[in-house]
Amino acid sequence: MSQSLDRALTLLDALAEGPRTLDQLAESAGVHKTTVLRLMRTLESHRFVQRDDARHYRLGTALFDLANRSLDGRDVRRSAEPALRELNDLTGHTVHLASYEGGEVVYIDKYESRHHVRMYSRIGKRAALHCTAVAKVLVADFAEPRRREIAESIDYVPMTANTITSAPAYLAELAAVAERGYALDNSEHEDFIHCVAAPVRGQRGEVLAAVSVSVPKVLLDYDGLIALVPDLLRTARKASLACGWNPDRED
Amino acid sequence: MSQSLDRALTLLDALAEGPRTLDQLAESAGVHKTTVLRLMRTLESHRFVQRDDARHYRLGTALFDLANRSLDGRDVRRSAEPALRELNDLTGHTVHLASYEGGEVVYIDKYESRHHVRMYSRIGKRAALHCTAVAKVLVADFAEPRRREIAESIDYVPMTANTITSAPAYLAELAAVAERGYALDNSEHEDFIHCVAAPVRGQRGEVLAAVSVSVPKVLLDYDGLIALVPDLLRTARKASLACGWNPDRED
DNA sequence: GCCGCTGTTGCGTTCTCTGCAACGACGAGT
DNA sequence: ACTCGTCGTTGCAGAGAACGCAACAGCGGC
Repeated sequence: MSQSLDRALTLLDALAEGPRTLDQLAESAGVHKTTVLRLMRTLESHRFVQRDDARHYRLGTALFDLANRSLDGRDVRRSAEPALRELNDLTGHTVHLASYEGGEVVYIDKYESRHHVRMYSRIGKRAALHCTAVAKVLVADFAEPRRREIAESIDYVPMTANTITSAPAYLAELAAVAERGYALDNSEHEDFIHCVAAPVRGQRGEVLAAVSVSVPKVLLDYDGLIALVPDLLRTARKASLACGWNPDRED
Repeated sequence: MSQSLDRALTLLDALAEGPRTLDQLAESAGVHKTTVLRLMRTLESHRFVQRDDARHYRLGTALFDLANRSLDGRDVRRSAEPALRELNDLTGHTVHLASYEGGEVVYIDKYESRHHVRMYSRIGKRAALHCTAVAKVLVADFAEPRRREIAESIDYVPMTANTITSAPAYLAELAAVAERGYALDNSEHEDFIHCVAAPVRGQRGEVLAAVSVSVPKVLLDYDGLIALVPDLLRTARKASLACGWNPDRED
């Protein structure tokens, strides 16, 4: 709809890969470098980009500022923090907090593993809907029609031998997750990693986010992973309480 | 330079405050709501904003994605992580990592305090040049002419009774910081908080970033703060080594 | 010192973007 | 139940902004 803005945003995306020169940017966007120069100037004036040296542009500090100011506004993140940190301290493994926003599942917080073997992820990254434990937890909270709608919109890209690859199988899995109160990712996303996730609930019992623990298989086998479930559920419960959840209220 | 882009960025800034409607945005930017609508559509297509409900827009997930992808690319942050985490575990206080970028000092990482009394800050926030320990460390690394240039450009807003309020005093402080190898913020920014900071150096001995420990005065008095310095310096040294610093090389 | 590369500027044209006004959807109030 | 008001949305036409071109400048390398 807005050409210049559209181009500018595309350029930002290109810059996320690393510092770029005017010409590189111009080529990747398919526009004249003069155009890029002017867009960059505007972006620079808002601190969305900054110049590394005379020729290289990189993403600027306004982005961090905006992103974190917005994250800061999310009550779940702040409220859940102590519980998640505790789980991270206790297990030493990577702990994630993810939420469902606008059709996608996004990691909104992360506590790094203390081990040397770690999974790669980062805040802001999108999680695949069909092969991550957090996504299963979040989607499982929806009512049947919505679940079906989502299940049918997924592109079931197989990531490992265990990846769920069909809508019926996914719906069955969601039902199981809703039933037992936590979700597993049994190396469905990456061969070397498996996860467990549980819901964090708010005042009205609705699912606000999902907590997960991700562990490399070399550190903990499947039984070991399952053994983490009680701690995970305790954490999720604690986080839910911090978010105003009332355990007595049954709905 | 680019009107539409400029407006769009201004709107993003307004959205950082919280979800807004079209009309609110239109008014705050002083443009017609039609214009806002079109910009929002473009921003939405790039996932820079998303619709909360029918009428409210909020910042979208692309921002977190970009911001963190970019942060991820910063070697200092990744390399310094284990050392900072250790310091955080050891002391239990808030640990910050900040760097100087494009004329300003920005927090690029943060490890939360374990105590209930905490300072408010966040990744992406800009630190005042004249009254924070991290800024002093970073600016103290520059050569004399640049220091002076910066010192004279600062607006010395007094934050507390201890805030440095003149360029000569600031320059003297920088000299002291460079001399002793760490910087103090003796409640110069906020009455209830004091900090110590030290430089993290890279291969050529240049200062890449500053580590700081921030402590509420109710938890630790001035002498207690000073007692943290050896741990801080040890951490900074460890982080520097991880960044390729060579202690034998003297320059 | 010359050549090539890259960022920068002035300018004229074109097409994008803007604001207006009218429409439609939704809720509140009577 | 009806109307009014509010807010998002669309079509349109004029205006001005953004675009690309071509020429210039600054820098480093062969």
